[in-house]
Amino acid sequence: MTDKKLPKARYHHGDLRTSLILTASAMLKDNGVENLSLRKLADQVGVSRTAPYHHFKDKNELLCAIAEQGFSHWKLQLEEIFENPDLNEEQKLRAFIHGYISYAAQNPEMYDLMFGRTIWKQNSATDSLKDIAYPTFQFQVKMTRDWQHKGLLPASLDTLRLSQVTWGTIHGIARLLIDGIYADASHIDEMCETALRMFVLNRQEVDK
Amino acid sequence: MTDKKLPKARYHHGDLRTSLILTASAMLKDNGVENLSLRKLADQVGVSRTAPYHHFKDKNELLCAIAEQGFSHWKLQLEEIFENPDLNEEQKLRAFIHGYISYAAQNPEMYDLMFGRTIWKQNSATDSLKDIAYPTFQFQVKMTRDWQHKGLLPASLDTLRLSQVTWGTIHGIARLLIDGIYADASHIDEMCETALRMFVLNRQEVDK
DNA sequence: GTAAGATGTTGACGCTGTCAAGATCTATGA
DNA sequence: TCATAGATCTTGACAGCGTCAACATCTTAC
Repeated sequence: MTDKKLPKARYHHGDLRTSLILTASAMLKDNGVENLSLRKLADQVGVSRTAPYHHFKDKNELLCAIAEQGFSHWKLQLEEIFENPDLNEEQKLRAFIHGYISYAAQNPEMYDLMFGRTIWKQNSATDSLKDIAYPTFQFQVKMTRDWQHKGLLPASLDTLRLSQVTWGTIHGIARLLIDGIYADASHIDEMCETALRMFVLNRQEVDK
Repeated sequence: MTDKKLPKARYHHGDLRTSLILTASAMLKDNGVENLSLRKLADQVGVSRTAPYHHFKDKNELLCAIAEQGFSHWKLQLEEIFENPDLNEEQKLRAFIHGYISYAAQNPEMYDLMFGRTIWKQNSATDSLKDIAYPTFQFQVKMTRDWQHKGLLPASLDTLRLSQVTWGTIHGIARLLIDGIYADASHIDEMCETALRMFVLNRQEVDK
């Protein structure tokens, strides 16, 4: 009598774009980007396989839209640390390192999408994604400068280079973890603390 | 009269396995792992599309075999640095960092295959690959211990954690470069030097 | 109320990895 | 020497993929 699925009652979905992003994010988290296909996604949402093409030019645009969501969430988490009045500068740096790597460890597929080669390698990021990602990258430089001025990081080193190296460090640790090269996540705390020591111990010597 | 291709004269290829690895390595270097298909590879080598399956269980095994080649080459390059009698310890550390990141920058696709999630994430590395990769990983730990004993790296930090962090640092910088997040390779020298400073400056303070 | 545009549908194409079944060559041992 | 087992290579087939073209349906604006 009726259709097999109730939601199919309407010809138009209503808010397909949002549904696609949300469902795709969930599928990404569960099965990884290599198991995320537009056809399975459309099926899961309950539309035909080409319906998504009226909302995203191609698969890449969908992935960029998912990454955008990731950056929004990410940004909130960063700001929470830096606006916490109960933390001194060293505690903030520690919280940042720990928060960064924990986010990656808890959302490995999203982290890979946000900071991995799938999107960035061939310069395939959409303008919309760049608009939110680039400021995030630059925020890292700003933080580094702040910490240099406050004496936590060595002021003698070039800010841009230092921020590339410190970011490289936590990015590299995150990647070793989520790519399965160091599968053991139980060492995260110790690794974060070791990284912090390496960053901060320079201070007195360099700035004396 | 004759076949369109001379090499097709023989039914058996002769050394197909080696040919596949070599040709696949070249295709990988040129077009990246995402454009490397078994069918194009077989076509290039001049065999039918399923011929490779008599030498590799599946595509993953082929990729692992390519990565093995990469590790062999890699290992030679490392040993060259450490057996150079003209370098003192700090120069060796500098040469190691620079050599590591230069290798990645010059062989981005191979580096990604060797140290990326394609192979390692789902634990899909073959035993044969693990046999050559794991010692390479452990070699990094050994070097770190050496440099700690020689006073170049802080002896107060746990060797394993420190080696994870230092490797994470250069791995992270390499990834930022080859994934196109920092596309500008002209800063490699400065970034390496900044990383070195961060590693080494701790020395006097920690070991005094 | 009709026309335009947004949104959804089915059909089709070429690409992919991989399995099954059969063809051909090589090597082993009676 | 010669059959035969095993290694190697072939074509045929299948399901899954991203994407384009053509058509259907609903919504919105004049």
